[in-house]
Amino acid sequence: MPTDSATTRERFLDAAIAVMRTKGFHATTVDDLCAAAGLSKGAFFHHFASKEDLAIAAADYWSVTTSRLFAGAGYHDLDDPADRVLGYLDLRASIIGDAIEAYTCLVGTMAQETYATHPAIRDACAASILGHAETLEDDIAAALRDAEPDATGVPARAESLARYTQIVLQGAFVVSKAMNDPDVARDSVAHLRHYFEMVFHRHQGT
Amino acid sequence: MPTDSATTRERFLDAAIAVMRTKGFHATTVDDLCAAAGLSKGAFFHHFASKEDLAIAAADYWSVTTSRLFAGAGYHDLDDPADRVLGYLDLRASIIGDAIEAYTCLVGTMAQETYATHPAIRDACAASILGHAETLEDDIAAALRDAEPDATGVPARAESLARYTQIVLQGAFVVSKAMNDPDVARDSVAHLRHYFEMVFHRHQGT
DNA sequence: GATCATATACCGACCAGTTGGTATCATCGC
DNA sequence: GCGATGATACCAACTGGTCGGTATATGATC
Repeated sequence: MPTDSATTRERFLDAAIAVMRTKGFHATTVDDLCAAAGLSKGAFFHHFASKEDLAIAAADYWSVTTSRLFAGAGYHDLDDPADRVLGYLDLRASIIGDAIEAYTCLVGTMAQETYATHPAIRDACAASILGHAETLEDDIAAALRDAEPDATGVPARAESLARYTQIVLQGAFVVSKAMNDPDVARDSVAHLRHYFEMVFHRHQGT
Repeated sequence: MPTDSATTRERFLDAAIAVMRTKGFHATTVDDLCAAAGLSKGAFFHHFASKEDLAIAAADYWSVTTSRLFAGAGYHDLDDPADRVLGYLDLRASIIGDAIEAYTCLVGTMAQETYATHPAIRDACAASILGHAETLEDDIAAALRDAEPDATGVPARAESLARYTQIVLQGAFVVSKAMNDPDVARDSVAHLRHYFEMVFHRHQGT
């Protein structure tokens, strides 16, 4: 959300999120970004050493803006850690609207197309995804301990489950882009929620 | 796997799978494909009207080669449909080796970067993914009926679960590319297998 | 007036696609 | 059988436009 008070640098970063989230890194030109930001190429290269440099900055900026969104969400106030995890998933599902470019993930898109050609971008994307996954780990671990008081290896499983949430979301984005259909993404979050319910012993079977 | 008996067209398609699977559609140049195929640009444009046309053909070719791989797999011979579904997942897990570009998915990669810019490629990718998902539906539906003889809406759930398998795999590819680590992909298939075990009532809880 | 921020004009490299041509091979009249 | 004909397969060189990045000019701020 660009605002009038945004710095020039932020205007470029907002533009990068808007355009690259839709078209990807390679299909987005620097001129595209300048047009979206309403600024010139000179300004662009004044603030960023290269297009790759911008992509790395955009991945970091993405982490900042998304973590602000989730940090302020209401599910953190719930008492039961399992409810907090399920609340996170419900929020993720509710974010999925009709416009694909409004709910998909910048860094997942960029990681996929740059992993072999631009390792520095890939690393920034990985840091963003893993950083977000980490914010779920404590609640997942606590919920696992509640469900299975004498379970072993809870921290490792919490980490694995936290990453799995991100994997399902990333996959949902890929397939809903391919099918041009948000329903398949919502559906996959429902499956993931069902999985967590069972892992947390909220359900038996069905 | 290019062979000496491959046609020129197939040599380009094999090259596309090898190069585009790694670098993606936009970062792959026609010259890259010609070099990989050991053929000239004239030959390329003799067989394909455009780079986009090649990508569509490559998506179809991908469907053909992968369906051959899975159609010949041993799990189809198992008696229990749930075992066949789990056998499919075990095969998927076993395919995941150390070389990322050897187990990730061409059409998932291409769908993500072309969905907004090249709808025709996106559609070919969607058809490939959905076609593969469909091959799982009958076994999933049969396993659901075995697990819950009076369940309703089994065909819809089977379709949804079949798509979910592909979503998890696509997400696993994205995140394992970002982290440059195949383990996270194997781990996610294990979660998916666990989910199916529970849905099929093979496990209760843990 | 010096520094920082932004704009405009420009450059060299690259890239999708074209062109004009050659090699190969099947078909067919003789 | 055999050369002429035409179609297909392929190649090397080229083109027109695009893109990342640079050079330089202009305005703002202190």
